[in-house]
Amino acid sequence: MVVEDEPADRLFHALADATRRDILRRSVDGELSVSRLAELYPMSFAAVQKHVAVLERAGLVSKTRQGREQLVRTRPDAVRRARQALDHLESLWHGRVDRMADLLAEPEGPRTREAPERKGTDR
Amino acid sequence: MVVEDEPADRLFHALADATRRDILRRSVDGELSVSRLAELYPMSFAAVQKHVAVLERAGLVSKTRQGREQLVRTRPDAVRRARQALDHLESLWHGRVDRMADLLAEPEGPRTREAPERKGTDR
DNA sequence: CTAACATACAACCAAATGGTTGTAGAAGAT
DNA sequence: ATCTTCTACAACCATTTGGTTGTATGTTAG
Repeated sequence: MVVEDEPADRLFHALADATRRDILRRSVDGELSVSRLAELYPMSFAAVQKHVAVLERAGLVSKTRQGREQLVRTRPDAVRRARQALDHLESLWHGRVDRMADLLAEPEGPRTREAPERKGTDR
Repeated sequence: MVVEDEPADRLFHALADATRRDILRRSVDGELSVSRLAELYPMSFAAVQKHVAVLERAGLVSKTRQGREQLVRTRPDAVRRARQALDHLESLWHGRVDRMADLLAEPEGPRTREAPERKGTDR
């Protein structure tokens, strides 16, 4: 990947795994520790730990120490952020997006070198 | 990954790349061919072709032949599907989800072996 | 103190990803 | 017919990902 540190990349990547989405759902109440979560899936503790780490780097969950356990809690705002990225995409059809707001919304577009030498028949 | 053929996996994975999200935005009107898109990014035609293929397998775009060109068009419904997956997640905080509707919404949860021998001190 | 539990993290591995180049086939333009 | 354009796809390569095991460290229970 060219850029890949973009927050949106991490966000959607974190969501692109069934186990991680399941962790998100189960951690809404913030009651479960990493070990408790790990008991729920057919993989090692370390694997689940990594999944939680991916979710954490994406800002989708936070961990809080509670004694020797680390409680995982899904962060509502992050999910909302992801949804808004999609909202923005969807809004393009409804045509209500002026180009200015569009550019401000997500300053992405990896080095979009704005259509160089179009020497050809131009359409 | 344990399962990975799940549509949601492909959906979010397809969205987890800045180039692909940009393609989605630019293809809302379905005017651009793969070659025209390829001119916009600092990578080979084949690379862009692969990105479009990923988007297509995720159901996010469709291609229609127009002469020798293949026009790419973003599919509104797919984006809406992704958004709804997030909506569902978000709704968990608002507490308005009974467990039944929850299970119907996404029959995922990869082999969730429902908390096996909890022999320990049980909290 | 010692034992058991929860976490953190390194090292390793197979498979997937994102990129490349090269070859080949279809469709238009000349 | 020939040339050019657009697309499709295979082969290859470096890096990342998702999993493993092993080791170390901190925290609670006896």
